[in-house]
Amino acid sequence: MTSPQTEKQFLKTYNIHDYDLPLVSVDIAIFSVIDDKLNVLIVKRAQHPRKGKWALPGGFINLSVDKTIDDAAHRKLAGKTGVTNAHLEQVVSVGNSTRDPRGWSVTIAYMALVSVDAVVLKKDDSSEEVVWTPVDRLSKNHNLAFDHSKILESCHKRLKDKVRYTSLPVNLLPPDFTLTELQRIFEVILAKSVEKKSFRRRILDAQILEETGNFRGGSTRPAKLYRVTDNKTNHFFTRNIEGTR
Amino acid sequence: MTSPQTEKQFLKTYNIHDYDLPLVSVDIAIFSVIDDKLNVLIVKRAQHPRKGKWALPGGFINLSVDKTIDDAAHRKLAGKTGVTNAHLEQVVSVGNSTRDPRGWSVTIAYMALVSVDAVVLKKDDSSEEVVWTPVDRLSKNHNLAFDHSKILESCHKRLKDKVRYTSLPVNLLPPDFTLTELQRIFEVILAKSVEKKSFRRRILDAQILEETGNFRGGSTRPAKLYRVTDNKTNHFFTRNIEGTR
DNA sequence: AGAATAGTGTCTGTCAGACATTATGAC
DNA sequence: GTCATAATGTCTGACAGACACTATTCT
Repeated sequence: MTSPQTEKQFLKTYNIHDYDLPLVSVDIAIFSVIDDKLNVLIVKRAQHPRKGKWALPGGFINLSVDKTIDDAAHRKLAGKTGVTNAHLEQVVSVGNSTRDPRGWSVTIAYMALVSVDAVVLKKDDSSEEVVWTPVDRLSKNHNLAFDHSKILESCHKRLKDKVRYTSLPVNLLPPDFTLTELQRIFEVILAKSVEKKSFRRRILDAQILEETGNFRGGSTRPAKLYRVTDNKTNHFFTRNIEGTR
Repeated sequence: MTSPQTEKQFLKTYNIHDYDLPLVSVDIAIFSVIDDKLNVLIVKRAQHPRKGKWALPGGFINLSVDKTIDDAAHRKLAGKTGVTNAHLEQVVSVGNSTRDPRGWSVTIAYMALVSVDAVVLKKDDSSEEVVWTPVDRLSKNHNLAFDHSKILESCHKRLKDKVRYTSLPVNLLPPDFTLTELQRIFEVILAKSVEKKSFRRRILDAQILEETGNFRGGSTRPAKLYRVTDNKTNHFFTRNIEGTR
């Protein structure tokens, strides 16, 4: 048949299964700071392939459940942590013929920033264990299944880049926090110490925080508690923070 | 059968076609500056769906030809422009159930920066026309097929962001260029004028250019020609350029 | 009072913006 | 010489780093 076809006719005869398609999954590096260390959530795979190996949480897009790839990422995040409103950001997509033994595969990698005490770890039938692990024990070595060490590295790099010119790390803290706690988060990600006065000036001048009116008391001078002003969770500075040493 | 399975056995019985998979494509916003305007390459679709409509160049990953998604993007770029070594950068992936009438579909969007005189426009059986169009005539309106206006907007935003803190726009020029020409490129993307002295100081201090020794002569004082020092095509500045007005 | 942490005052250095000035070509 | 564009000199302002200082709590 060579007569022109309408789009409707075209779609009627079009069959997805006539073509070879890659597998498509979503993987997430879920970051939190625990005991002054950047941690990432990893799961022990309960299913083939790479059964028994550690990997980033993730899995295939479920075409009947997920309306969008962001939905899929949120579903995976909530499935492992119970967290539904974390900062979730697409980082990179990786696709090639060799990364998954099941065939040509594409994964869309996300990073999530959560406060550790907002998380309730949950296993499911895809993962027999779910644990926080310090990133510095994983990044470089090839400890994770598939290419997840590489993917983690990309996400870690994105986070390290953004800490220098955004206020994004506020998402790693609970709603109320002190400036010292916030500074500590920045120092942990930067892996450098930060000068106190410059840090406070930078954050306070950006007008992204407001005082809660409460204080965190220790055995020393109590510190003012702050919270993020509505929708100011990702301020971009015009100059990088570099830190000292 | 409930006895434990090896990975090999698992893979033997695993069949991709047992699962519903999204369509996966690559789309590219190929940018160049022509007549002091930021242009993007668009194609008139020769095939259904959206036949006859304008769209970004792109198409499905070919599992037997492309080893990686970057390969696929390079293939599409070369197919329309003949350019094989341009700056090509992954921007964002978009996937949902509604963007393509053929079904649940994911596209990995790239942007490419090319010098217009390195390009030889080529049609093929997927596109009956291939043309440069000023971005400001497309961005906001919904002129492009599928969600390509949105995707173009994401790529345009990435470019506008990067012009403020990187030297990336050098990729929009031919190998040899004057500082005034480079400044013009920055101004076009920023949509702002840039102060000459600051611009030169910024670029020259970054040590990303070297003098060719030649000059571009007009009817006025000839300008020094520069080229990019090897592998210095994407310098990151610690402070943003903002421009005036 | 002393220890410890919170928070400020203020100087310096770097780099972008502003704008005046000089340099070099064609005519 | 004039005109046009290339290139520089130099002042200002914004903001990060350094570091000494003060403030507030507990014991």
